[in-house]
Amino acid sequence: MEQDKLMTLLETAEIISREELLKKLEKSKETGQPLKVKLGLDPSAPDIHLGHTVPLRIMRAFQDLNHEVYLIIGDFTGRIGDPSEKAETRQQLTQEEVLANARTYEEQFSKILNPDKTNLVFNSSWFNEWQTEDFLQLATRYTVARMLERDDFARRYREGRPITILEFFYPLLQGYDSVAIKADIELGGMDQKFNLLVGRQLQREYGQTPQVLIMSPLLEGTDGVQKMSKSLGNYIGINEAPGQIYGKTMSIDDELLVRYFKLTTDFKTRELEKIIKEIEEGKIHPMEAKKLLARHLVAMYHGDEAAQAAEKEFENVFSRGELPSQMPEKIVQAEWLDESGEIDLISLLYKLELVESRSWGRRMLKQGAVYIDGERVKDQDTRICPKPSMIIRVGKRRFARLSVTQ
RNA sequence: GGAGGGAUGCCCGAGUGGCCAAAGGGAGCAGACUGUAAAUCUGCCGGCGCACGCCUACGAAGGUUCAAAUCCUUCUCCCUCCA
Repeated sequence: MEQDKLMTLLETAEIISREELLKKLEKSKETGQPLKVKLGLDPSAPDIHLGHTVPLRIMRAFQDLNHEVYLIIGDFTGRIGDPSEKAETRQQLTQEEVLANARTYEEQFSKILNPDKTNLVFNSSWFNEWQTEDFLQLATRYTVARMLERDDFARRYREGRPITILEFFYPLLQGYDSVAIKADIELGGMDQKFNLLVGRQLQREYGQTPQVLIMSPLLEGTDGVQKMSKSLGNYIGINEAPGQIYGKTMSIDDELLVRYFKLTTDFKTRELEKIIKEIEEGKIHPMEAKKLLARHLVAMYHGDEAAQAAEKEFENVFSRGELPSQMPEKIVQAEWLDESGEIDLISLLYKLELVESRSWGRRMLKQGAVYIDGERVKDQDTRICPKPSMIIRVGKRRFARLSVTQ
């Protein structure tokens, strides 16, 4: 049963190699020895989003099959920074920050993994013990030529962009993590392929049986093009408010629907196939399918009730154009007003932080995005007399209910 | 050590004296439409008591010029080739 679920999850993944995986699973069943499954985490970005959940859910499946699961916080490697075109030096996190981030991780992954059966490990716990010679030793295990096989390095080398030698250490250290815990399986995104392969190679060097790699596809973010990532701002975080998760999900491209269903949801295999078929054959309205997806996702991370509520709210606000049931209360300071108790609308929008600058406010006004108590206001010179409970709306998503101080 | 190339707005990327707040694309935002915060179309997209005005902005600091992202000097960082 659980094995089936795992297999379903693995359908979209690239595995190196399937045969080895089956062999390991079989052997584990025979000997009763659980497999060690590793997933590396970046200590600087502790917000888990739907993209992260893809490998995490595979991990959960392994957990349910009673294998041993290791989350490795790369606090030591984090000091180097994963090679990227940005080549920005990553700022070093303090011990406290690392711990705080780890705690956040723990809290978040508990929504997916079984926390009692999850080993959370810091890779500084071994690397901090290392002497200089140990690092040099490690460096003898890999060649520059092989390093340059990495797409990113190869491209940068070809294009004449900088690659520091330090960057070569990143895959080495991350790979060594697998040696340190004697991983049987390592999970990761497709973009981690090179690093994971280094792990395999290093294990061989250190006389271990190389780990099996399970690389999950990268989930496109809400922009539908680039992979979901926090820095691109196209992510749906599992810790976000239900309304946010619901709304952001509704904003993904219809094209992405099937992919999201496959990669992020917990529908049973048969159910999932049915939904996908209906979408592909046009039997279910894309909007309805997306609502189902949105509801399901909210329910996964916030429970059914929140999902119902989020859907209702969404329908009210966006389908029917009604006001949200809850609006942030914004306080109008008495000193903003002139003798007759008025203020020009642009200043008010700015002071209430409904717009980021006065120019922005002017633009919104010009574009007809501003409503006061449901009345569209377009005149830039409008002065208003703020009254308690007055409702100001900017665009589709920004609302404020006013209150006035003395 | 020598020779050459480069640094542009949130990102990518054009621009080599005025027409440049800076092409184009992406992202973002708004409006219309709708089936949704989808798609599509249109518009906006540095700031400012802002309709033609001013300020800030093209790695940094100076300079030439009526006028500089564009020319000169110095500096910082990056890259390539040779050694």
